[in-house]
Amino acid sequence: MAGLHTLNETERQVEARLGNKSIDFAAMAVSSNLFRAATAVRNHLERSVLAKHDLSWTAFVVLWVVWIWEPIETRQIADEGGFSKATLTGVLGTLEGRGLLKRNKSPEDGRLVIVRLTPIGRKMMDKLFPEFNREEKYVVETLSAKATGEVADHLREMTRHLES
Amino acid sequence: MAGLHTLNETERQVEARLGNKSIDFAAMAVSSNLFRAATAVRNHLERSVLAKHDLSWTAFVVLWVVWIWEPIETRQIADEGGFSKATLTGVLGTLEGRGLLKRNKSPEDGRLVIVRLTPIGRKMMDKLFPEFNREEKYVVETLSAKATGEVADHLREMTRHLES
DNA sequence: GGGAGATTGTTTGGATACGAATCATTTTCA
DNA sequence: TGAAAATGATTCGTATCCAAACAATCTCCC
Repeated sequence: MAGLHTLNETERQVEARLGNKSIDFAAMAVSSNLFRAATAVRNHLERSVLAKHDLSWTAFVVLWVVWIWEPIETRQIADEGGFSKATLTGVLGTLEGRGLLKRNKSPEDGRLVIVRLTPIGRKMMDKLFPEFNREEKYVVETLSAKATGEVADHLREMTRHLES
Repeated sequence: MAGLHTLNETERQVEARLGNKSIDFAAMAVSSNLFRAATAVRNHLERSVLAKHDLSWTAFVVLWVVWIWEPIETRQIADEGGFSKATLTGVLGTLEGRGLLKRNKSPEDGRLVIVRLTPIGRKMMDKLFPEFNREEKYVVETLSAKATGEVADHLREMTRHLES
């Protein structure tokens, strides 16, 4: 990489451009590092774990959410995973085609679709998730336990703030 | 949203699925919140600031990097911004077509392309970045100053760890 | 010198995600 | 009861992004 300047270097450059018109550098640092970190983590997990199971990031998130909360309505999956319903429809089609999960109409409300894993899907997640978690652990291994907890809390708080 | 369960709820469900085979819940919490937060922040900034200037997220990042570090080689832009060379070529074409920046071959090395903002592009960023920063500030407004700094540091450390 | 290998930017082809419009179902309320 | 509003999933068109192949240029070692 090498592309990561420290906050101070970048800050000095921005000041040179703007003459320091009351810029919030701490806020700037969060957003500019957030996206870099997210794609770095995603790429790492895709390459180290997901690729060999032929799963995209979104496909994995869908499986994970269903695995944890099944039976679950599709709108809840989109909500929990943070992507659009349109995206979800496509991914659910793929995963259902591979026999990993199954859609059923809700008996109470014909508009709703209920999703469950198949036994094959469940077996896959039982094996896949521990592998995935091993790499999640690697991702944060250079952070202290305290820092790890704080990061998770603060990120959740930011999401809550923006989406409420 | 409503889709954000607390760590404890999710943790309980995962234990129910796996019988707690030494899962690192703290690491899990980081990665599952990281991507949610990143897309939430990106969506917020796109809608509140970038949309009215007809800029995609990536287009803005490119402009921002060039604005700060110009003159800059394209490989450095991709590196700094965290996206592929292929993506960059397309975005540079669009932005050059809009007259916001300019590409020139390097006199020393004919393979390299040097990028600079045009006066129009520079004027745009002088106006755009303070607007953008105002919303970055909004994004972290529910975090303490200490927390904001820590989040930025930890995220940068994670990226460094994964990309080095 | 000269050619093999490395490096850089671009092109190509394909995958993925989203917003808007559409279709089906349920709920509301006059 | 029944027409209109509301809700949920899907379809369709479009934008974005990437990996791999490619062309141009440079490096370096014989």
